[in-house]
Amino acid sequence: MDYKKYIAQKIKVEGVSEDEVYSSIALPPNPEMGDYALPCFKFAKVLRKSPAIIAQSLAAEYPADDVIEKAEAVNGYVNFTINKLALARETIDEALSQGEKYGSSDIGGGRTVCIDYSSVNIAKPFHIGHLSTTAIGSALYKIFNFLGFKAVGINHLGDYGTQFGKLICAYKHWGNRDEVEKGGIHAINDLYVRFNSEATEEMEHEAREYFRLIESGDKEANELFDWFKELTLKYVKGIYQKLNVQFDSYAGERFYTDKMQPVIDELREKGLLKESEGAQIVDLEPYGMPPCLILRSDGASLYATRDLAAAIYRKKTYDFYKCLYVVAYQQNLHFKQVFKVLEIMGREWAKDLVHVAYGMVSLEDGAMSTRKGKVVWLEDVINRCVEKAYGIISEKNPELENKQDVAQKVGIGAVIFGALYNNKIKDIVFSYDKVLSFEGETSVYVQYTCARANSVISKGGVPASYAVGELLPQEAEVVKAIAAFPQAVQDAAEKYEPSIVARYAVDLAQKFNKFYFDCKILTAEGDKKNFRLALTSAALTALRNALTLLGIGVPEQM
RNA sequence: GCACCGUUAGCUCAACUGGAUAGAGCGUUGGUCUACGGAACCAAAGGCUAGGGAUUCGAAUUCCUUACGGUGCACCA
Repeated sequence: MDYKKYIAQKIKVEGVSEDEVYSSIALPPNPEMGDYALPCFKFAKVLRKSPAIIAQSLAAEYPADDVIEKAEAVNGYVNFTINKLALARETIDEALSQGEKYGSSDIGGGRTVCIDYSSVNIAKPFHIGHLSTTAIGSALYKIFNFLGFKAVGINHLGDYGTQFGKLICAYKHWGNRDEVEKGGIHAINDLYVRFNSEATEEMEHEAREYFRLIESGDKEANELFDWFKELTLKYVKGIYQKLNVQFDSYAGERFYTDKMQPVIDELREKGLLKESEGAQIVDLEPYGMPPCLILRSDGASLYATRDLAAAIYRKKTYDFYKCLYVVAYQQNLHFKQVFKVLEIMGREWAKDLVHVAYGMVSLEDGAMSTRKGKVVWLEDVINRCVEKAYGIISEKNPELENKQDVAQKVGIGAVIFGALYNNKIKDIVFSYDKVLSFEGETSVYVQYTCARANSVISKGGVPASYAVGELLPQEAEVVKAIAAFPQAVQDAAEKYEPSIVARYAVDLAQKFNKFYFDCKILTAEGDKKNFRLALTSAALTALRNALTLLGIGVPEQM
């Protein structure tokens, strides 16, 4: 229930709208003061009275009931205390009855949200630089579906460009089928890296020719390309499975090859296309941006051309409500330009395109560089995390069944969580020490909390009924945190910020652990036992749902 | 040079979008082991929110400015 709204409806201030009251309501700095607070300072001018006096009269006039049990004036604020007993009952009942749907909603109303994420390049293995887009996009995918939207996950494959001519050239000179079959994507990548360091002028020329052959439908060139693509997809799908990531479409750049001409024609018809230095551009000077390149001077299309075609195609195919591009902030200008071009083409839905930008990943000794071999492969990170988790499990819980399975959930969870815990715009300096740290604000902490809760419940069961008595502060904090879950999910969607859910999970886990430490559950007296079991189960539900939205598994035991 | 982004405790980060005493984790120091799982809990120390202006009842949050760091700016994607 929306307590702010409930309060706002009952507050009448002359010359101030209910909405204004609603948006003024804040949270007190500590729970002893109350659960919501209305600062009265801005009303002082309208009412020509001091904030303290206004707060006093608002508090005195406020009709307390069984939802808000107290309103009191302190220092120009009106502090409201909600009835925790009612909140506890409502929250726990909701969490227990909705189970894995707790926190979901139908605010999406079935509207479609396209999410372009991960978008791997053919022939390039997954390194930690690809993790952010994958983890953030995947979490948004799950979050939007959870809120009643229809999410469409799109892997906009990087499968177009002269680099594939280079790749084929390198293969023809140095590669052979067995080696590539055996070495998979890393073998392909090695060929590409070798080309970049060893290719002669002559080979560069050959590479351009091979790319042209791919384009013109040459059989051999396309067979090779398709083979590389197949190997790449097989490889990345293995990683996606580990990371619990799904896509509805793998339509990459090449898919738009035959969809660009209509866009170019339209630009020309609308008089937006201009020649400049031999190239065809859309002038964005009036909007304070450099021009958007549409065709090179040799007539070839560019990145932006394909993105224009892709956006139009997606609108036509999915009729999206929003279309998100989960791409690093280096592309800020590119997307600003593409969105602007669509806008001046008269596509009013250009406003529904959103660049969900995130920060860069670098290594402790500087930027990653595939060529110099300064890369951290994602598989290695996953393996090391899983190994470490396995080691700890073997030490702490040697009797545990499915140790390998649990180690996967814990280790991979740590990798994903590391990419999701902070504001997405922040740059990340990758370090093994950090991902391998399983203490404090981590997914492992949350998973451990779940395992504990689960253990209590397997011993005490979930009570069929329970009575709510006077609450201790530790219990009340857990109740409030559980109740905050649906809003946290909505905030995360609104801001395209999965870290809100990640932080929520840690916050609830901290509160639960404090409750767990201070309050006996199984040996509690009288009504308390059933209540605490129910509370534990509700907290577990919220924790589990939060981790699931992030794509992180929740082991029963660990 | 221009544009955008960032700067909060020793380190990594929060702060409900302008509210009360700026909070966590890691690290440090000291506690909690007859436990429903110690991958936990408690406490202490640690801050002029990069510097300077402005706006107002009130600023980490808005505006201007300086410094430092990052990114982008024409035929790569």
